[in-house]
Amino acid sequence: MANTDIPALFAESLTNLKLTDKQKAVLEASLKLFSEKGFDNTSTSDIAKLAGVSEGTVYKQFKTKAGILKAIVEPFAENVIPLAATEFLDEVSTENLPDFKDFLTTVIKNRFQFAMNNLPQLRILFHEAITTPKISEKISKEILTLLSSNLKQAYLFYQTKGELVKWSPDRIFRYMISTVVGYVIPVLLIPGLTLDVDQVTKESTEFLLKGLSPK
Amino acid sequence: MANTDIPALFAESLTNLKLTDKQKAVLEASLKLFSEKGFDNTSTSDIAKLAGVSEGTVYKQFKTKAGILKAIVEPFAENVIPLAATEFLDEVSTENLPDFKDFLTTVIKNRFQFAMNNLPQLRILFHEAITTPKISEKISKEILTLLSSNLKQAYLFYQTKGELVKWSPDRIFRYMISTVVGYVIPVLLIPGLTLDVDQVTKESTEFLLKGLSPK
Amino acid sequence: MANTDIPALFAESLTNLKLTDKQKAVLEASLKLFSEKGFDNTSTSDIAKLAGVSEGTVYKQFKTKAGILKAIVEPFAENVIPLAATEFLDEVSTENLPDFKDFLTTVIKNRFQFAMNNLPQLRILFHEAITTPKISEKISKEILTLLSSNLKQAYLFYQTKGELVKWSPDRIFRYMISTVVGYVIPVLLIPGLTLDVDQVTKESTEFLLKGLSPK
Amino acid sequence: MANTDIPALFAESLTNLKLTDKQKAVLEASLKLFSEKGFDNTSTSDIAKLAGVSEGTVYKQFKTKAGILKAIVEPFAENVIPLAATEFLDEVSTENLPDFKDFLTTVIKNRFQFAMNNLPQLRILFHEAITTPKISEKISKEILTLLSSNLKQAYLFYQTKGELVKWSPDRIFRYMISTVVGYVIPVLLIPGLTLDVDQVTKESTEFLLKGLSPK
DNA sequence: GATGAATGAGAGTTCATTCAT
DNA sequence: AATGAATGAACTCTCATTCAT
Repeated sequence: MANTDIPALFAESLTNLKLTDKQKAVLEASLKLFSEKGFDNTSTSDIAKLAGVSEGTVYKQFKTKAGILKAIVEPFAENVIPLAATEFLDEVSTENLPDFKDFLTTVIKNRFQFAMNNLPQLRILFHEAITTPKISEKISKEILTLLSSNLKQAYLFYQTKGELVKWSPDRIFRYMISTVVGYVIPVLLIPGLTLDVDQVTKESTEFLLKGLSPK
Repeated sequence: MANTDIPALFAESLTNLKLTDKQKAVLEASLKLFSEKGFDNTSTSDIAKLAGVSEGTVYKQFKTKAGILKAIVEPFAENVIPLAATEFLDEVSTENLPDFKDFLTTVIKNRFQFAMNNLPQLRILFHEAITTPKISEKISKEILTLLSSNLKQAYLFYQTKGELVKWSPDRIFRYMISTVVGYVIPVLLIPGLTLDVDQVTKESTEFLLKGLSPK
Repeated sequence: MANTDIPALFAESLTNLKLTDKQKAVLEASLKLFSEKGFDNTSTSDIAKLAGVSEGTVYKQFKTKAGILKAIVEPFAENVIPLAATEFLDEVSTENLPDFKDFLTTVIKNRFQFAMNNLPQLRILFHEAITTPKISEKISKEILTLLSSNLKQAYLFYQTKGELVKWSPDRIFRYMISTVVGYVIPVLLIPGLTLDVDQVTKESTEFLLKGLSPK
Repeated sequence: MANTDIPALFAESLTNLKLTDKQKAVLEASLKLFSEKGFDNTSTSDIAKLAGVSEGTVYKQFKTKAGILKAIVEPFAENVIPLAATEFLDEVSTENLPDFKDFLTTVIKNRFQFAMNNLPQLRILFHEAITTPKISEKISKEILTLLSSNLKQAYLFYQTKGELVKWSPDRIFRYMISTVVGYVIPVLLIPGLTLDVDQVTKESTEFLLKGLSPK
């Protein structure tokens, strides 16, 4: 399965905004600083310095400091996540994985790779989600609705085949997410920590297979 | 089993600090504001106003704004959590729950109640953990070491009895935490959301029992 | 007739605000700079420097730069002007000037002195009135209503005596104001220009007496 | 008498500057914005937006923001006012109005119409006159010198005829101006207010005729 | 111990102006 | 001639912190 190239999608969405090189540099510097120090502990002067531009340039395109955050978070939340998810789900269904085990392995591995490829954005999202309830509400609903509705059919397929416990899609999805997130959060929190994607995929799948088996 | 009264423990640790009523009011106001708006978006003037004291008083005991955060987070992280955990584990072991199912139910329910009783503190911890790597590192290590070492014996007990899969304590603990956290995080993020502790305890236990059964 | 001591009234209204010496210095510096350079061309840094305080002090009491303007203009517009007018009109009516000529002389002289004593405030009022329509509307209505309603009785008295043309109070008042303002505006506009109050009072009265005589 | 078409004169002076359409649009946008919000509260970006041009274009012809103000105020102050005044006085003298009453009516009506036709410019002039003493000094002297010297002959004519009090031309002129301005200022200050030119002309003339009559 | 006026460094933001295209 | 991205100085305002009372 061709792994979705999230950074490429992000870069593409930047290109669509018709930003100049300097303005892209502002976004890149902001992404780095926000994810490292948090939004509040990053000054626009820091951003300008790291991006190698004047403070005025920072405001030319993004109007306010919050506008920079929006420019980073929104395409990620509104376009990149769903896009990646849709693409990925298309692949899953087209491949028509016959075994639930293969399905689980594919999905879990994909999500681990997505997380590893987008640590800075996830860090920012994670951080802002607490301070700004709207963001978290929107994102969580979006992801939940999208994923669960698309996954529903897959779940039903495996439930009918007798390979998956007959719980609600929400509940099944929650345990899948929880298990993945349980491995990812320490990586988000402790700098330098990494993940052996293949290993954790194997472990997670083994646990979930048992937890989600019928009977 | 008598449920651990965390707020009482917290209040007790406050009493030990020999704070005046005004200084306690400062801590309470800070707890409320930090958990609602985050540390950075709370000014010392906000705190003074809510606590009904002068700005000078805020600084009399706590020296700096970070000192207030420390005074809230440290007793929670260093004393309250371990204390509660130890107390709770003592109860568990002394009661010598014969069934793994009963053990799981007891542990899970206790953790859900702990979370529900300490939402403001968890929100602050959650928030600061990302900005301040040291905090998260310290806390995660502390919790992991402490809990897993104490739980090890219990795990071994049930593994020997043939009721628990023979994975490492860390791995077993991770899935237990993940499953609980998977229910708690939405409550942390979306204001107004609550949890039916009995219901989620039943669901989580059902899932974990299967996922952690041998074979 | 004891001339109303406007500066004393202003100082008194300052005292009532319970301002510290530094905060009074801020108001005084602002009054000077606003009247000299205009509100927009005066920076809060300018004010702080002239007042010999930090910029923070400027904001401690007045919250915003516009707040300083308000603190200068409002007591002047809402308290000082009406107060002075009422006091002055009381004196007029109690003295019961028998001749319209004496009445005119008294009123005109008082207004000239009021203007000369409050040039800085008038300059600011004049300046802001154009940019902020609300101010001018409020002030003009206030002055007009107050003065014309109080003057009405006096006008009627002299009209009955056959010393004053039987026009509407508004119209009579307008010509009185215009004539005074016609002498004052050049003083407001051209720095260094002063007024010989006795001389202009004599001239204005001579003109108005003829213009307002009944045929 | 043909009423002087000030806007036409202004447009003509614009044409003489050999401005492109875009540059004229800049001037027109500036005139509107300066008179509405004041010079300081109008940004060059505002002007560019309203004029539908780039910010660079704003600076091509006018070098600085103050240059735009100059381009609006100077032709008005140096050319348009005197030009209109001269033209108007020519008409007055050539028509050789026999009665002082007719003369007054003609002059007053003309000035009211001039004011009504040029409210935006007057607003700007009024506003800037306070902040920039030079402007007001220059304009006031210019108008005074020009008008009073030209009017002198007319005044002398009516004084000799016994229709006008034998005061200095300056003093007579001041009362004429004051009376007109007394009606115009409220219109400048309170948006939406208008003037019935015929009515105020009649009122003003009636008052001035009496005030300026000999004896 | 408590107050709150005062501080000053630094934050976010605006804007007149320049200049390569 | 026209554009608009880029600049950087200056502005208004915030806030953690200090200290005389």
